[in-house]
Amino acid sequence: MSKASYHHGDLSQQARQQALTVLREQGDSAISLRALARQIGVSAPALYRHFADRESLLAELAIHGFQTLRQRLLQVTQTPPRQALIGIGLAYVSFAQDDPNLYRLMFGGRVLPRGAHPRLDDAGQAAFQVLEDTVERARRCGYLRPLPLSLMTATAWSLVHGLSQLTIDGHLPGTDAEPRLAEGITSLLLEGAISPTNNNEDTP
Amino acid sequence: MSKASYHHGDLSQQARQQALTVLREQGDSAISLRALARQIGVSAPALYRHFADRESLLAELAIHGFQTLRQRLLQVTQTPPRQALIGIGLAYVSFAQDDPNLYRLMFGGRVLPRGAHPRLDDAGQAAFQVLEDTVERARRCGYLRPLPLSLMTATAWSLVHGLSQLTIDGHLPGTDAEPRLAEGITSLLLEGAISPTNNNEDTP
DNA sequence: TGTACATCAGTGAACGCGCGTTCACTGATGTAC
DNA sequence: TGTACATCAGTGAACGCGCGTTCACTGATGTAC
Repeated sequence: MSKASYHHGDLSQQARQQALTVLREQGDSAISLRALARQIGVSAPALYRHFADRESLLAELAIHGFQTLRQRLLQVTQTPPRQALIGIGLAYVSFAQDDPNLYRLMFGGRVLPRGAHPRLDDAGQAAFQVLEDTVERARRCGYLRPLPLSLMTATAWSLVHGLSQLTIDGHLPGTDAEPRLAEGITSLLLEGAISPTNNNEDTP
Repeated sequence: MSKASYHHGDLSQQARQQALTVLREQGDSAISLRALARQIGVSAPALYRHFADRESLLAELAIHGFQTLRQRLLQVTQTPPRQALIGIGLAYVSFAQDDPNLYRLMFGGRVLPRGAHPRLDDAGQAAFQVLEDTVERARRCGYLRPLPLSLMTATAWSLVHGLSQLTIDGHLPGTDAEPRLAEGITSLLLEGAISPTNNNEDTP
């Protein structure tokens, strides 16, 4: 607690915080334990008291990201089916847009491969579960067509994940430039793309 | 041409090839000019005759990737609207699954930021254009609902891109495990997720 | 309450590594006359 | 056809850098009696 104490007292938490700041500003590849220690004012080996290695620290950031995402999704799903489905889509995309580098770390694939960090896998699963629960609820009450749950969930997730990635990478306009895009896309999925006058078979 | 010549004669091409191999096997972060030169049997500075810097080489790989993707998309779009739309989705996803690390490089965002390599931006745009043209054709002939073209294209792209990313990162089963997932998802978008008996308003 | 001791959380120095890039250079190739 | 010369495409050495991680250590803290 005392400022100049030999024991830092809060190093673990402060390292996480500093890493998150660097992540946000410069991306995960800019996170180095040596630089982190320097910025905090501590020797580099000190960090190894708290993190097994660099990747474990990254994993913790990602875990925290999934927990935050889960909370934000939960907040918008206590509404009727259509609102819940659109709301969860919007919340998901805005999470990604608010914190693009964190989102990339969470879903980057290369940096934190599946299976290497069980707690990370669990956290991702828990966030995904909110989406699945919401879809299932809408389907049970007859709002959605009676298709396999896994198919509907995979579709919804693909859509919001794709939109998130494309907007944060600048391939599609973000919410600043096109505030209604995310909602339009979600609605389109719900209502279908095919013209109602022509929804049976191909013209050969 | 002679094998032991001082001038290599084909260094540029061989470097690209070797870089692509490393990319496929280990991802873009494993590509280093020094290692590449070593593997080819040439001094590292020699590569600077052919590439301005490391990032330019990566950009060339990504450009080639977009050109290949474009060709593959073009091959499946000369069919009736519904087949073309589903076909382009499947082709897109299978491209990503065939070459995940190349796909990640193309859409990674961090490594090759938009705007830094005009030829790369053009190549990406050209691939995207195939998708847009296909959607527009389907819409013009009345197969799709009369919604804004940009909305429909963004939706289609988000869906296939999201599915690609999620499968290559192991969050959703790939085509091996679930061969019909991509097709099911694409169909779902076309036909809509809402139950036809309940497609008007929310139950409050 | 005091003290011996175990444990915890730091330190500085070092290992070993590989990288991107620049420099001055040299051998090979192509071209003009 | 021969030759002088410009240009091209390589070379080896070096610069400067930062990284992850381990080691033997020391100062601070907590605990049992």
